[in-house]
Amino acid sequence: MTLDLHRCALEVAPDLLGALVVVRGPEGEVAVRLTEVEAYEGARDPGSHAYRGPTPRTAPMFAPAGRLYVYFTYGMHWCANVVCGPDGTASAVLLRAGEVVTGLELARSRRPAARRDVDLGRGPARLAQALGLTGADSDLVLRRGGRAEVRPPVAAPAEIRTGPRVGVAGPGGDPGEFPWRFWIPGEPTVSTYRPGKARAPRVPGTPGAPRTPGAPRTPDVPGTPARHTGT
DNA sequence: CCGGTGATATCCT
DNA sequence: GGATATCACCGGC
Repeated sequence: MTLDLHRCALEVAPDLLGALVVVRGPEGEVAVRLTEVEAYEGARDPGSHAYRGPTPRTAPMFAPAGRLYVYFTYGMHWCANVVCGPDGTASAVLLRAGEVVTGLELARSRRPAARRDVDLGRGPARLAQALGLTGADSDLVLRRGGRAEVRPPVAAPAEIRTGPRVGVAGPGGDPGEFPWRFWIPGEPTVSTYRPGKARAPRVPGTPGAPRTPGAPRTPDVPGTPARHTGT
């Protein structure tokens, strides 16, 4: 089975479930089996970093498919994406969670805070840390036998679930329009995030007007509600 | 639940 | 140039 990254993220994302991400470095090799990903569809996707056009940071997303886009967030975390899509587009798939299958000792040493092995790659920043990926790897081209590669699943997962993306504020987080998170049900490495804190009102000094009550709960996502902030 | 932490983008002068 | 708001999050309480 081959894994064609020259397709849009929505098609690639489910095919990445069960795939192996292998990263090699001086200290050795760590490989993870992906259990949770999210699609970002570039220019037409208000949740994507590419939505407002290219910037120095997002340049790798606009480059040809088959490379990494790694960004820094919240002052301390790296998150890794696989750039995909036809040339000239800016699609990418965020690697949200996975199970460490080789290099367990190395992964543990990189993630001393993890108390159980399932926590090594449970969440995008944890996964990147376990793999040893940082901004230095943004724009890195995936190559067989190179520093980083992606191997297609040996067997496709028996079942795949979809739901709204985690932590995407505004229209891009709308569960109805962008159910672009994909995961393998029953996997202990699939991250279950606490709902985020409601955002403070925009205008300082105004008392926080209560949000519309009875907003529809996310339909399709047992046990893992997406954080639903913004607007 | 909360706070840490700093890059990035977007607004301003 | 500077000020401000936002953030594909994590860990510890």
